[in-house]
Amino acid sequence: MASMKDVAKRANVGIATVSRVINNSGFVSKETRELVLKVIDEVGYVPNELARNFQKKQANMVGLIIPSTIQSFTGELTYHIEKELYNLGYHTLLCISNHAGDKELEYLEKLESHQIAGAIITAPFMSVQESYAYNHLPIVSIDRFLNQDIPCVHVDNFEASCRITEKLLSKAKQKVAYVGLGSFKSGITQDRPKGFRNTCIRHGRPHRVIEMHYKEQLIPYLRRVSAMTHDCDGYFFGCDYHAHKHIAWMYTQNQIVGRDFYVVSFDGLSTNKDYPYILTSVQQPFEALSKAAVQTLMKRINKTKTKTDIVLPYQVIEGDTC
Amino acid sequence: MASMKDVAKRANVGIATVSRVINNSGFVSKETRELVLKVIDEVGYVPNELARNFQKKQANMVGLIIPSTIQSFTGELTYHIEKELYNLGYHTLLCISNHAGDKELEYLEKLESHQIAGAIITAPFMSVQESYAYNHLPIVSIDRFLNQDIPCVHVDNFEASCRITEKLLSKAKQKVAYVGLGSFKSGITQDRPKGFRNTCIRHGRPHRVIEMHYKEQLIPYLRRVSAMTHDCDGYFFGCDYHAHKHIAWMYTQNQIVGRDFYVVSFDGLSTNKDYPYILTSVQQPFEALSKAAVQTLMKRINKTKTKTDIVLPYQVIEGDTC
DNA sequence: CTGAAAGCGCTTACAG
DNA sequence: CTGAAAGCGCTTACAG
Repeated sequence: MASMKDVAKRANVGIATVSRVINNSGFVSKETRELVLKVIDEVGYVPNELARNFQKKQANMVGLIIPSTIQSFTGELTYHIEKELYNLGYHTLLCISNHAGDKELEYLEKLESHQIAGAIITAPFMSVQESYAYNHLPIVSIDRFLNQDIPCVHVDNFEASCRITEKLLSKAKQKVAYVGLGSFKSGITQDRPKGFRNTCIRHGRPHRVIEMHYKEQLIPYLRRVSAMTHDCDGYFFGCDYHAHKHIAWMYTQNQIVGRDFYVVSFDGLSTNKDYPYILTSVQQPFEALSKAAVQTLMKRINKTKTKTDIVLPYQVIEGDTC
Repeated sequence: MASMKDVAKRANVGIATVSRVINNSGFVSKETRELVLKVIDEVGYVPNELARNFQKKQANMVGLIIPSTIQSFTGELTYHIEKELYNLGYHTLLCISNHAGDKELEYLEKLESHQIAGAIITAPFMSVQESYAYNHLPIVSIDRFLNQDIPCVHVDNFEASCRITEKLLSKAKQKVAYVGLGSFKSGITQDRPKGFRNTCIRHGRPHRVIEMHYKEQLIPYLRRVSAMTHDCDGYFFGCDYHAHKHIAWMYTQNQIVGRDFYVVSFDGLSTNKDYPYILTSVQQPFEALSKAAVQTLMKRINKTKTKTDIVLPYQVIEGDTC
């Protein structure tokens, strides 16, 4: 591996000059620049990024802490976040927390000792006070408030939930049910059942909320849901995937969605296009969320003030299922 | 941030001694060790990993190059690979190539300038001769031969394909069809249609192979497949996801899988458990593939010889669909 | 068992 | 416009 010193020697210049050429910083005469570039090319010199990062006391890397890569929601975010970061010259350190708050903290500690620039943490489990200890590292959260100092990027789940519940109520004639994960007490996601309840109550409509633990097996759970909701003809699923599974099951019972019962849902996953119907769903702006998270993080890295609550607009997909 | 120098000064020892304590290397008297540990605790010293990596000329990081995070196959691998690497003290640098060979090479170059320890590349697109230029960085591939020097971890797709095709032929009475992605000319994945053809010919059974481009829209494609296969009652799908989508569509046509037609498939995704039937499928050993890839990479990093063709056993899920 | 010193490959004042 | 020098925070021979 050729180093700067080799280049400098071969070009008969100082290493500072080579550095200036590489970084396009300071003054270098045209001839010197060309000479240095020629030598760089000749010896196949590539700057040692590790040394650069060390010298700058900051790695051009950002940690991405996510609960899982198998789940669709985080998969979509991961895709866009990595892309945005790459375009800004940052590499993405993947940290899979497996839904464990202590693992999230462990990762943050390690990342910090690596002098990385910052971290984006999606759907975190970390408790507020613990996370607080680590806020010297610039952090941005997606879909959950961690504390006053950590910006959170999200859509207004409560409002979106109200809107889509209105839609459901306008079609369903009987009781309606909200079906979703229920363990994230302080997560923004919990605004979904809240908005649902709120809207049903406002309309004086009978309703129920059925919650599931994220470790529960999906199919037995959905069967239980079916058994519990014979008096319902409207469903609000907390995530698209569950909605699809329910619709598929109902089909085997000769219950056709959009005709015999209605379904609305949340997320707008890109896999929704692979179904024979269009799911009526709140569309999470995955790309916009990712961009906002990355941009906010960059501001924090550059010590620029940012808003701490970043709310993005969403769309409602008007589909066939409600 | 306290540094080693701070600790050394406060403990009245040399920085080499602090280093020895931290690394448990060389001789340190019990008292000195305890004193240093006490001071480390007092000042909250955390070693600067970036500096360590720089000094060692190797970052404790491994690049993971994958085509996408939205697709299930890579999602499962990513999960296990990250976990294995973490357990061995390595961080995972996520590189999403978006199915582009030049992007893969671009990533490899950057990773190398970061002095990372090695890279795992799943389902690569890179062409052989180009990749060759980068084999100074230890690389392991999953599911594709890149060149003679790069170990490839995979299951015997040809054999598995033959076996599952046998299964299909034992049930189907009419023509059978293979349906899958068709653009990876030199990929191991292409052994699936090969095994299918081979087995059908051996049995003298009418058959056809229908291939799709990975950028093609799934649903229109599957509709086309349906239209083209009215004379078929057996399907071998190159991946589970497509199988499920086809089965769902057929259901709407009152064609019941396992009764009116038969389906076998490849991958054994963990989401398969979320369907009302059990898909008859070749089970990719995701965890074993990941472990083998990581272990092989570690050997390469430590300059140990390894086999270059690493074949893992698979299972066949005996399901309801065939 | 311990410490002073060199060096990893860069960048950045500083002096010219 | 250019180069010699210091220093980023470590590890590792080396001498004691």
